[in-house]
Amino acid sequence: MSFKLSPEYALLGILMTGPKHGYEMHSYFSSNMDQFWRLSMSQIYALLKRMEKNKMVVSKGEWQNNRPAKKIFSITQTGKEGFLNWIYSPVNHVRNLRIEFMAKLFFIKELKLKRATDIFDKQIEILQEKLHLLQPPKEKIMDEFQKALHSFKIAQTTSAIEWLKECKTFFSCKY
Amino acid sequence: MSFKLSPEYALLGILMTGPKHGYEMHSYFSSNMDQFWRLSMSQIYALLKRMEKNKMVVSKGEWQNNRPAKKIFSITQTGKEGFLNWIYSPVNHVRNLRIEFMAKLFFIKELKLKRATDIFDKQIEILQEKLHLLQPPKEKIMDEFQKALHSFKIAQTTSAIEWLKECKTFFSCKY
DNA sequence: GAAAATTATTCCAATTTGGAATATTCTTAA
DNA sequence: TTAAGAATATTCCAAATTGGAATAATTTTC
Repeated sequence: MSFKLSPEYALLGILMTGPKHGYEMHSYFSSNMDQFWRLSMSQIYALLKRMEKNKMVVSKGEWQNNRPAKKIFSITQTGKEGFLNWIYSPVNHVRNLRIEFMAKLFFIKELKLKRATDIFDKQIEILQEKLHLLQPPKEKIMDEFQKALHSFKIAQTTSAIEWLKECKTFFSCKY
Repeated sequence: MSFKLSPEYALLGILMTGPKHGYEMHSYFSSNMDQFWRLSMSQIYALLKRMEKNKMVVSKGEWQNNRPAKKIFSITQTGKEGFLNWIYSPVNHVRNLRIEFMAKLFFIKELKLKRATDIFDKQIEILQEKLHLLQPPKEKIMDEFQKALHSFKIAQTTSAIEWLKECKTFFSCKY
């Protein structure tokens, strides 16, 4: 399945709010994003490990009385750039819109990002292109299965575009 | 992520059309379902191996001149029952509708299954329940992020229900 | 006071993923 | 006609993902 999500950017988004240890990031994630994105504790640690290897984050151990030691992660400049690139790039698959675009909306709000309308406009644009490519059915003979598939793609894309336009109105008042 | 797909049922569906070897199943899958569901060759073989262990399929080696030997898989009675149970059960997550329901539609057509309206009705029913649970916003204070999330869920669910109703009309003429 | 939850990270094993490898034959393009 | 690329079929391979459990101590709940 080539529709892979990019959870590392969600974690980078969390670290944009300040350094945190893995457990804390899991709590933050669960509290704020669990409705549409699930990440287990071990996933988060596995991701952080890989991200540190890729120089997106750095970590520093911190001793703690009466509690296990913490490993505090901070975002690097590379990580910041990667995150900003991600958030200002459109989501390519409607299937992932629910998860990735919702995460982006969350960080727009949380980080009080400027240029939020850019994010909406680009996303609307790419979806309208997709819709355009879908529209001309070429009048070719389609069985009921092909009709259903075609119809589904159009319906979901149209619905997503309308939703984006709606959201843009109430996000634009603020960002 | 708890929205796991069930590719083994798609493979069972293919074997409902008759015994096939893995490579042939991959071709069949690619030709017919690649637009919405991707399975690699190694995934197919890994799945078949597990399915054989679970008694959903059996295999028989077949020697071949001038070509690598084949391993022909056939569906068992257990496999048939599992497949029929799957196809007549609703998809629980809107996110997976695109993939799993489309696969079901494909097999309805390919296997000329009866009672197709049951499949549609049950799917519409469960989505309308979800919609109902979403609808009362309790008038509680929502920030723009919660508004967006709520609005998205409603939009995509509504769109899916409408699409299902539309599909039902042209599938019902035949099955 | 006892049991359960919390704090934090690592360990663990099974599954999934995305190819490559294998060896031969067939097909295509120059 | 020849060389390169594709096809045939299955298994191998290593990294990534997944869904917990383990660890040991403290704090919270009943």
